Amino acid sequence: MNMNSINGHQEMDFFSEDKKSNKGMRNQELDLKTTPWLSIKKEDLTMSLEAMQAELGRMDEENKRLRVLLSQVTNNYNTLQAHLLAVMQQRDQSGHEVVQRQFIDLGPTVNTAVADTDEPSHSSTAGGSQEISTSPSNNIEVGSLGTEEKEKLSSNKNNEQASQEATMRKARVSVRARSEAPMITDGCQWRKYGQKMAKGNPCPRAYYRCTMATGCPVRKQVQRCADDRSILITTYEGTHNHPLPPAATAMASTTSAAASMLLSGSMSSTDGLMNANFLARTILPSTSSMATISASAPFPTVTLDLTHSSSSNQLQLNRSPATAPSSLPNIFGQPVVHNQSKFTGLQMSPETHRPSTLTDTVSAATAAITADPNFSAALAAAITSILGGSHPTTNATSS
DNA sequence: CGATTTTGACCAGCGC
DNA sequence: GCGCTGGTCAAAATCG
Repeated sequence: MNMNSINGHQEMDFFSEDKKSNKGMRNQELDLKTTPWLSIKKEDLTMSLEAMQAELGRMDEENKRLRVLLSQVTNNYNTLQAHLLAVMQQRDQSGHEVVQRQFIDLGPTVNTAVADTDEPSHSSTAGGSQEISTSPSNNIEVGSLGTEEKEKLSSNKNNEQASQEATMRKARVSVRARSEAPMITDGCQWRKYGQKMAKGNPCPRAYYRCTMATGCPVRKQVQRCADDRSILITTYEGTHNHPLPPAATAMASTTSAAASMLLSGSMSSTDGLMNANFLARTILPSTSSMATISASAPFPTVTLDLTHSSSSNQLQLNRSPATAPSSLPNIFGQPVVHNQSKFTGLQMSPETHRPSTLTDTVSAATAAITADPNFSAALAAAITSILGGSHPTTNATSS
C-alpha cells in the first residue's frame, strides 16, 4: 500500500491552504522581519508536520498489520474453542473413551492419536483471505512463519516426540500373577514375534507386539518364573496410539500411568501425575505394604506383584542406576545405599492421602481385568490393599 | 489365503 | 576384539 497517496492528499490540502492564505503570509513575513524567531519556527513547524505525517503513515501500516494478527488470533481461538467443544461432546458420548484418551495422552504418541481424529480442518472465515494454520495442537504463529521456519519447528517437535517416545518405551510395567494360562487376557490383540531362552530360566521368554493398529509401539514379554512356574510374568512396554476396547483400556491405562508415574521423576511434565516419591508414599500407606527397590533392572520398571495374599501384596519400584534420581533416599524418608540390590519392609505413614490419579488408575484396572478370574481376583486384592479398601469404584468392580 | 506362530539369523550393548 | 545376552527381523510353517 502506497502511504504517500493518502498522506499526499493532506499535503496538497496543506499547501493549497498555504496558497490561499498567501496574502496573509506576506503580512506574516512582514511581521517576521520584526520577529525573526517566528520565521525559524515556521520551518520547524513544516518539518515536524511532515515527520508527523510520515509517522502517521507508519502507524497506519502497523495498525493494519495488527488487525491482521488479531484476526489470526481470533480465528485460532475460535478453532480451538470449536475443537474443545467437539472433544467435550465426544467425552460425553463415551465414558470409556474418556479413560482411554486420558491415559493415551500420557504417552508421547498422544499427538498422533489426537491428530488422527476425523475432525474436519477448520478454515478461516473471518478477517480476510490469508491462510492461517488451524491445527489445534499447533501454535498460532505458524501461519506467519516461513516454510523454512515451519520445517525447523516441525523438526524440533518431531525430535522432542522421538525423545519422549524413546523414554516412554524404556519404561516398563511388569505384572506378576499366578496363572495356568499361557498368557494373561488383557483385551488387546498381540502377535508373537519372537521367543528366546533367557539365561537362568528354563522357560522361554515370548515377545509380543500389539496388532490392534499398525505401528502401535506397545510390546510385551511373557515369561514364567524360574522359581515358581505357576507365576506368569508379563512385562508391558510403550503406550498404545489407538483406541482400545473397554476390556483393554484399563490395563493399558494402568501400565501407561504406572510408567508415567515412574518416569515423571525425570520428565518435565506428565499432566498431573505423581513422581516416584509420591507414588511410593501413596502405594505404601499401610503397615502391611512392602516396597522392593531393585537397582539391577536395565530399564526403569514398575512391578506389580500379585502372587501374594492380599495382606502382603507388594509393589516393586525398580529403577536402573542411570535413571535413579539423587532424591531416591528421600522416597522412604530414610537413607538408602544405592548399591544395595533390594530394600524390603519399608513402612509408610497410613495418613498419606491418595490423589485421584492413582485411584482412577487402579479403579480402571479393576474394571478391566475381569476377563481372567484368577488374575482379576489377585489384582483386585492388590488394589484393595493399596487403597486400603476404601475406594468405592474398587469395591464396586472387584467383587 | 490371510493372519499368526515358529525359529534361526542378525544386531546392539555390555563386560572382560 | 571377542563372547555373551537380550531383543528384533524375516522367511518358512502352520492355522483357521
